Amino acid sequence: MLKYALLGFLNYQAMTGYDLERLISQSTTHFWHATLTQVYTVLKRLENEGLITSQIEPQEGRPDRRVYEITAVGEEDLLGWLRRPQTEVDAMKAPFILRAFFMGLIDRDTALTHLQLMLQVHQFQHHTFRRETPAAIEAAVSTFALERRELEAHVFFWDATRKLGEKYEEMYIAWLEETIAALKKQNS
Amino acid sequence: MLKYALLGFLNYQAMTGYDLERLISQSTTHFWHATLTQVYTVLKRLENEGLITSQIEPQEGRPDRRVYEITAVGEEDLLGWLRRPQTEVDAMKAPFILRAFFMGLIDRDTALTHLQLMLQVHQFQHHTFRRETPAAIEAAVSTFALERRELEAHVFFWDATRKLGEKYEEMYIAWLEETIAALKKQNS
DNA sequence: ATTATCATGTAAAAGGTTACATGATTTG
DNA sequence: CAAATCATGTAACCTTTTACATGATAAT
Repeated sequence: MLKYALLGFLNYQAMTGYDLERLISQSTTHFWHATLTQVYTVLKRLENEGLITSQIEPQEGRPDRRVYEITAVGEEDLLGWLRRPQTEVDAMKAPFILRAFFMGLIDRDTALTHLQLMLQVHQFQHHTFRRETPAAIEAAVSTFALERRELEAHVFFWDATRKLGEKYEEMYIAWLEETIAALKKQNS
Repeated sequence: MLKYALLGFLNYQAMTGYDLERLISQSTTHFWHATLTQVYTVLKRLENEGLITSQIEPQEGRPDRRVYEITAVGEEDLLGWLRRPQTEVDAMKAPFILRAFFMGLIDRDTALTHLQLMLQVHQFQHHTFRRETPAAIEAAVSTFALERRELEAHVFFWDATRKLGEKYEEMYIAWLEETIAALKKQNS
């Protein structure tokens, strides 16, 4: 699946694994993330499958850059994926909620501390989405050579997905606050 | 990580892999899911590690039941996990949002159709959380032998996590509706 | 008659994480 | 002077998914 994140970005512009990881961590990380290691291994696989090609750009004083470019086959694959309708809900894996589900097992004060810590973490995350992500996306993406018409359509969806991250954090924070309040009130 | 879902449920009561899968699909599926295959393999691993033990209950006309029970070591592991504070946000993997991020690449009408389909799917999901999950949890859990005091604490968190699922769906639906409306208005 | 439920698993492949290895340049 | 950034990757391991295999009973 990381496959399509990589093809998607390479479709805008040729770049290295290092560049791709940075882009991902600045733009899609709240709904799709990847480590550098994984980016490098998947890129290699995609090249073997003929969806991308690479060229080495020699550098001095640091490792040569391996710049990847999407092929016609890769572009078709990407478009096919985007056109295919999806009928299933995305399956979630949220370790903290799993913990919360079983928190009746531990004492109330420890549970409260866990919830309050998570509240802080999500407040920070929310701040990031509001204040930093928009600028980060704009900066990262300003180098892409897109026509004005195309750009408009892309910006619409980049911004829409960023907004979802923001709304998600707001919902999560509200839930944590309510749950903390309710837990404090709970019996003796 | 499925490990802890299994230990958590086995801590309430001894049961089979089949039972566990059903319980998971009825209660934790919106933040943690698993296939039957995975449940069986992880149970086997946990038994090798000494966190659970199993006994075979012979049956006629259908395969014998292998009933798993948590050990003292398993319980300590579970409690240790629950007591450990978590400082990272849960990492998300939401394929549909990844698609949405790149939807500027395909024509507007196809994108609209995708969003509208996902809206239907999430409306159904929301309905499930509101109408079916509470009863399903109660039914599944009514067989657990818990003291009234304990039960209260557990019910609090079961219900809290279910509410998060409900809130999540409401947020997601609102986002889809806004995004659909905005996309319809967009340019020509 | 067909589908769903109960009940177990194995084997192979795919996807993802963690630890290791290297090293110059730039910024604070 | 220390930390971050740029830039590549391999090896081992862990986790998860998909496909396969079996078969009786109960419900529609």
